Amino acid sequence: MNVFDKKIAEQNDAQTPVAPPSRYRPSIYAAPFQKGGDGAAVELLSAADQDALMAISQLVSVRRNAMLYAEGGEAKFVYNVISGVAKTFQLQPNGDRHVTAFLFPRDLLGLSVDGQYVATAQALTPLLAYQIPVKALEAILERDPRLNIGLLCKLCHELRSSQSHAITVSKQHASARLAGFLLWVEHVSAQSGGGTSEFTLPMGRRDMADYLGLTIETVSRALNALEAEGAILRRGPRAIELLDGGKLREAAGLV
Amino acid sequence: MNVFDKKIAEQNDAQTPVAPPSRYRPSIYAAPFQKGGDGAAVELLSAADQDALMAISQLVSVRRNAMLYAEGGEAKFVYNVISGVAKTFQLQPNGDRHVTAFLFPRDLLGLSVDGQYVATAQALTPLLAYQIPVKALEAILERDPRLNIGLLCKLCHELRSSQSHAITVSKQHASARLAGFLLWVEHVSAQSGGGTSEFTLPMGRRDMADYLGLTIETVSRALNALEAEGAILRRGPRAIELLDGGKLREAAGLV
DNA sequence: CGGCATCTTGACCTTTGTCAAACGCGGTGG
DNA sequence: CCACCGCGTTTGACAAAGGTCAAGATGCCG
Repeated sequence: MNVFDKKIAEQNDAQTPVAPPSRYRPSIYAAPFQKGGDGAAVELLSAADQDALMAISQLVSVRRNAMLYAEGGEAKFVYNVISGVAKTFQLQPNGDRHVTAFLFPRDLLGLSVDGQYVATAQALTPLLAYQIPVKALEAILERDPRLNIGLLCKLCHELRSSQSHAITVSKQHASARLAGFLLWVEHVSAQSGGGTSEFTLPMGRRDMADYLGLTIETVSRALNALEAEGAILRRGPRAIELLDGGKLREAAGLV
Repeated sequence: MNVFDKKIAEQNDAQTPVAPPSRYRPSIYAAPFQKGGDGAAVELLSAADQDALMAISQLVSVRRNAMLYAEGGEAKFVYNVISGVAKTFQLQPNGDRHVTAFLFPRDLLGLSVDGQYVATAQALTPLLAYQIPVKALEAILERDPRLNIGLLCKLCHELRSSQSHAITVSKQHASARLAGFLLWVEHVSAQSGGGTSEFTLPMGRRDMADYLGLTIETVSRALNALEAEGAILRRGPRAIELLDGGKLREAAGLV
């Protein structure tokens, strides 16, 4: 596929409805506020919430590299990822590209300010997601406090991750950032499928670098370092085997 | 005041109820999701919301340097800042201290995971805040969708700031981080009082450094650089005059 | 006025960014 | 089936930014 074809693929048929809405159900995972759990993430949508959301939403299939929405566009939908991985990024005035988040199954994306998306969202793998019209969602929220609280939890969860990401990215050395990142990807990959200690990075070096605030060269060198320490093994550019989780956690500064 | 007395001050009488609850009302500012505004922050609490919150809350006065709550403590309250400035920070396993946020009037703090505070909150100036019992708040949220949506907006707002902070802190140079930070402090200071282009940093170099992911030496040098460019003028360690907002925005990479 | 904490300055060194080139893999076309 | 091509990744040499360590200046508060 040449560059021209690729551009086309990103623009046309970005999202195709999938029938039947079938066995997939909306799902949002996050750690709740309340005491009791062990801080672990749990499903925040009740069966009723899921039904309500399914009633107003459409399950869409998104091709790899296709855009879900663009920064500045009218925010008509929020998305609940069912399978696959997406990224959101922003272009800075100086031309830098910042990857603000990677979205895995049970994540929510599409938050807006003033009716406009604040970032561009693109699928990193073939993606299945519920496309939820904001208007209809607002109508539900107006009269369903429980769903509201679920969303509040999710947002708090995101907020905390975002803050801890800011921390990671601000003070840690390159290999510490990488180590933390790999642990995270391994974790979320594991809970949506994979069972072994080998996992696949759904994104390329560029995206990792733009997410971690590094250059692709530094990402590469940091991977070297982690491999030299025996923490990981590279089976391919995107195939990572986790050899020693302890060493990785240590490298990540989690002691 | 010696170190010992200071410790005492941080632990005893951290918060003293203020009577009468008087003229101050709870207030939360953030940019809403919906189209229509210009993306500017607005008051999210209706008069009814404010009344409901006042009915269950207590206005407390917190001394400079006193703690509002400690990381890991039982999260009984959330706080709505009325006047003054607070910071939240976390201690990392390696001993680093990360300032996760500075809280200004109309901000909310005290979010928890699993019933525990995730950071320590400390007043940087004498502080007035509504202390809202989480239990009672949850009861209100259960039956008040509008207040829920207000909180959702606030959290989204925080989330966006947090992400943009992660961006700032990850790729920008030291003086760009400083410039962005100064613009932000100037902005929030201006909307809660001050009228001129001169403002006071409510925090010391250590906190700025721990927030921006720099060392205090670098903060100092970056301030030098900005002053040399004629963007700011230091009237004292904490007194900054904004001479050229354009230059500052340029230095912040906002072109 | 004195003492102490905070802030600034200076010299040096580590880490990461930059620029450039080589490598490896997958896909295409001969 | 194999050579070639293009892209993403890796590697290397160098420069620049910021961290570190140490000392000196400043300002605040008693």
